[in-house]
Amino acid sequence: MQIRNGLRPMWWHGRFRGCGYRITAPREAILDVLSKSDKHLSAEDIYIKIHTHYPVIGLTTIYRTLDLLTNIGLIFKFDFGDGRARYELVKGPKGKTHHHHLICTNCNRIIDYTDFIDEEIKLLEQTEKKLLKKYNFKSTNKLIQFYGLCEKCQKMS
Amino acid sequence: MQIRNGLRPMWWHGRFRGCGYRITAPREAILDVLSKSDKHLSAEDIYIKIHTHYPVIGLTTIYRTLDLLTNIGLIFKFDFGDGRARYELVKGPKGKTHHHHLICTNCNRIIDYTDFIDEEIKLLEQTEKKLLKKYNFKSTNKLIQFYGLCEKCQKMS
DNA sequence: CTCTTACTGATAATGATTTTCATTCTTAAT
DNA sequence: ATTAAGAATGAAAATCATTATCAGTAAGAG
Repeated sequence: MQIRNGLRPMWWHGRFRGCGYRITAPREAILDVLSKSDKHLSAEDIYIKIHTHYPVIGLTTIYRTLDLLTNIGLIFKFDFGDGRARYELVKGPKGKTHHHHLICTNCNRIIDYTDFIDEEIKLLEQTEKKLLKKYNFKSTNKLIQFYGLCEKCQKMS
Repeated sequence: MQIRNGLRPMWWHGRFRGCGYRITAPREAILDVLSKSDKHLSAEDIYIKIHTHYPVIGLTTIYRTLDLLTNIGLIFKFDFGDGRARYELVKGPKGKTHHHHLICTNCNRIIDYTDFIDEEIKLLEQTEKKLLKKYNFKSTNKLIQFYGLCEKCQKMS
């Protein structure tokens, strides 16, 4: 696997340079994995995926990079209650953005859903404005999650 | 401090017995702290509060009990991103229930808000129904959080 | 091409949460 | 009230995700 590819600047390169961050092989690899994989990857998930082709990379770097990407706002960090953080690209170049999560509290399965989301977003944006007015809280990001039992786990109990 | 008070059955005793759980001094103490304190207590917070009057209790028991209470549905478990779980009574006997959280990603301050919440709840309940239909996902609990910068931290940056 | 210093990886450290296990206590049955 | 069964407890050890350290490496400005 060819990790670096200086000839093909990626969509996020500009963003990186703008912040004074360097573009490195590990960072490319991590963003590559995130953009190709489905989602909800933990640090270790990413480590394993990369390690196969690129054994040099250390877990430390994964964590550092994920932290960096979260701060820049390129990825979201989620907690689904299984004791490890999970990460997800905010969006591809033009990609679809918002989805919310259904979390099965029994088997820990995560279901993404984007249905019915438009009204939700509309409402949330209204709320955001009101929050800014009342609390002077400048929201940059919002989270909605439903906890409960997925189909399988309902049958079992 | 008198921990046990067999003469005064608490509102949750029935719930406990119904599930086959025993009513013990540590459990009373923990629920007492949770119901009296403001909110967002971590396991250690609770440990310290109780330990003053009741030095026998161990952190292990706190964790075990919080886990139990979460499973029963008496308390909520939150992750605000500071590396420790925080807990909060779902409601007092008649207490007000729902509020959502504003989380400052800089100083980690948590602001509760209950304003504008009625419309949100209405919408969420609609969504819940739809989720049940489409995914057969039986939601028992929902979470809304806004991440961003609080007043103070906006000024500093 | 060179120099500055941001980035990296190995290792050790941290710190919240869990597990283990022998002992204690609650409670249903007597 | 007494007792027996096993649920609950606490101390200590174990886990395990994440973070800090530090010396070596490499990105990229000039």
